[in-house]
Amino acid sequence: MDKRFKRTTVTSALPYANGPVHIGHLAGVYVPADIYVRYLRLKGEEVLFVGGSDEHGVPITIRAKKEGVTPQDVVDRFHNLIKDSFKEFGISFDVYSRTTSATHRKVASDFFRKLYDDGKFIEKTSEQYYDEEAQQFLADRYIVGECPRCHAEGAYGDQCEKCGSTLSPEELINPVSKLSGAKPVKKQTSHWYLPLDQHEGWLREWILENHKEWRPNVYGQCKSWLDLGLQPRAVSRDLDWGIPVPVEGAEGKVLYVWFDAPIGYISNTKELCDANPQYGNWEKWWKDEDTRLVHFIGKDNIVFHCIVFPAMLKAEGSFILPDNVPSNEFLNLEGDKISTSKNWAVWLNEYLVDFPGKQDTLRYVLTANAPETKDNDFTWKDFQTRHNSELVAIYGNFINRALVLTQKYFDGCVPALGELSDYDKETLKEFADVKAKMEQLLDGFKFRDALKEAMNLARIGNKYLAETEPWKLAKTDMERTATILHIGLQIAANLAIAFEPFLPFSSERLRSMLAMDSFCWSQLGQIDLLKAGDKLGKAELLFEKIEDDAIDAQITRLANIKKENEANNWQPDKIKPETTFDDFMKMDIRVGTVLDCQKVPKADKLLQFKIDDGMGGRTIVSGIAQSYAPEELIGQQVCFIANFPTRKLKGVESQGMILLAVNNDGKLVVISPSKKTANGAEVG
RNA sequence: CGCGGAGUGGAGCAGUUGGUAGCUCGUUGGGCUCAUAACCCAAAGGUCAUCCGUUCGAGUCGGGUCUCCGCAACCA
Repeated sequence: MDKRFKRTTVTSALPYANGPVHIGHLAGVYVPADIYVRYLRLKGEEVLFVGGSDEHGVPITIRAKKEGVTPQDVVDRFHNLIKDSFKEFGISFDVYSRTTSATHRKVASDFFRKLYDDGKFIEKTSEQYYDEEAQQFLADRYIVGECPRCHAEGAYGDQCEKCGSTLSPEELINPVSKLSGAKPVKKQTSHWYLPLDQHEGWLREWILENHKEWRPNVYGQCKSWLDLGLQPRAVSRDLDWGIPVPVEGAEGKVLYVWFDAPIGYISNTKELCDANPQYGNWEKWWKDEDTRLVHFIGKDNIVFHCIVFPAMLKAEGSFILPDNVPSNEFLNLEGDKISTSKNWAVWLNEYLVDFPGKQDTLRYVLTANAPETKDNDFTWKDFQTRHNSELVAIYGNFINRALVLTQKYFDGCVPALGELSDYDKETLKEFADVKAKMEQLLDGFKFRDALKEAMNLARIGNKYLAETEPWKLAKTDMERTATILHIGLQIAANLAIAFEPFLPFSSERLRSMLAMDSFCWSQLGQIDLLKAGDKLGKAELLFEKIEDDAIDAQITRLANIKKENEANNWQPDKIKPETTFDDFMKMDIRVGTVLDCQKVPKADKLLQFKIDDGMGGRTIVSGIAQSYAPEELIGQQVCFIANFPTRKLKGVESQGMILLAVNNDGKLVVISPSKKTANGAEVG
């Protein structure tokens, strides 16, 4: 793909306006996208950076209902919070709008209508579960019931978490709506589908043949999907929150959120261009073959942006397709997966309060440890170390040394460059190479390595000062000292350019300290950025150390969240429908003692028990291996249902079911009699 | 055996087309003292998860096994 493009349209995944954004979002999408965009701008290229909030979909309506407010209230709140966070972190969007805007409503609606008129959809009627009380159709995830396989309660419409089997809502025994608790009824509904299967041919060629340069994780996931065969995908839903399907007789139906959201990139571009003529006609950013389209996303979005959205664009007919979709893997936090619902995250809005003015530090750490090829871990200890021993000790310290020395010996003015020694020339050559290296890395979306190169420039500077020792020469040879500090300051000026895409705030401060009036990428590697005799600006520390107590506070905070969550987030399940004493009496529950217990081979959750039931013993298999070690239970008494039909689990005959409580941390707890009871005693 | 990604010195990560295993932090020793106890130099530390295979040669290619993560399922 050596095609020369005239301009670049960069999009970053639309955050879902159902909560604030956290470091995972920043590391995965927004920081890399921003680095790329700033780099292109610094090179003087024509680039547009599009972002916005994704504000439709079922989860937002659920949240609104729970809080007793309207969906619009929810998205207004989070849209503004998210937008502010991005602004504070210097994510330099040209436009950050939202999918509830009037422009988007029209663009998405027109887009749908065009595909509809051109016959690009198929219409299908199917029966789906409907909650009459909540008056809406239910997504698979919002239907719970008894698992037809393991008969555990609380299985979801798509999967049973107890036995792990994949289900469809129709299979559930006694399905219940999670929204209202009502029994859902089947109701006919018709929807439009995008027949992805019909797009498979060109998608295969386009991705598998023409885009082998995509990151392995992206390419691999696409290949896997294509090899499995694509299925038609519904583009509409029965819901009252979203963009109405612009077709006669489609009342009560809206565009499915995945269809509506990516069009947001386009509508936000249009909104910007219509209001600001200097950006030109919006269509040039989306329909001109000379425009390069790049989507920054997280790995969960690969399929949408590589397969589904391109299929939509192709079906519409007049749009360009993405040239690359750099996707990052996930960032973990202190060893655990970041989770919005578990509050296991570092929220950007909270970080800004706890570490004011340290946006660049987070940008730095998230880039230096970006999950570019695999999931990586964010720890506060690492955050502190990177800040203190890299930003402060290498970069900040070098700047400080150069400025302090200049202040001391030359009264804060750039000294004149004299004759160059061989060592000077060697150093200059070394840092002149940095530009080409960084360009190659940035063009290839290798931001972590590019950042390392920038930092290397500061190392070169420190080494140069250590080797030339201007503080010694100042006693004997002022002319030589002048040359050395001149070079040192030029390196500092270069750092301001090299770091600008990564650390825009510190770069700006550095430029002001050096009194640089202009800067651009092409100057990188040159030594005429500062003129001899120019007066430098006021010197101050570029970064200040982060002390242990600030870090300890964060670690303590997370530890507390972990504890509180387990208790707070948990609620007892709803009471099941009424039953009778007679039904209960049909159960024969007995006490027994565990004689032996071992893991069932090739099963994650199963333990095999040998129970003394006072009647010659029996074998019971129970799915509690994730809560108990086998030896833990030997000798203990348990209660079990004794009159279930036997059942083979992983090839082992199980003669009953051990009674367990499900604790609020998800762990299972065996029910035992409170004092020693005869084996075989009846429970009732 | 649903699909994808990953397992590399104490920690966190790189390793493009197969050719003596790198980076940052940490550790140890030395140097310097302009600098935010910062900087510079040097050293120690790895059977590249494991087994088998292809090859003159494998972290890199192929296959088996084990482990972790993600997707499938509203989360970057």
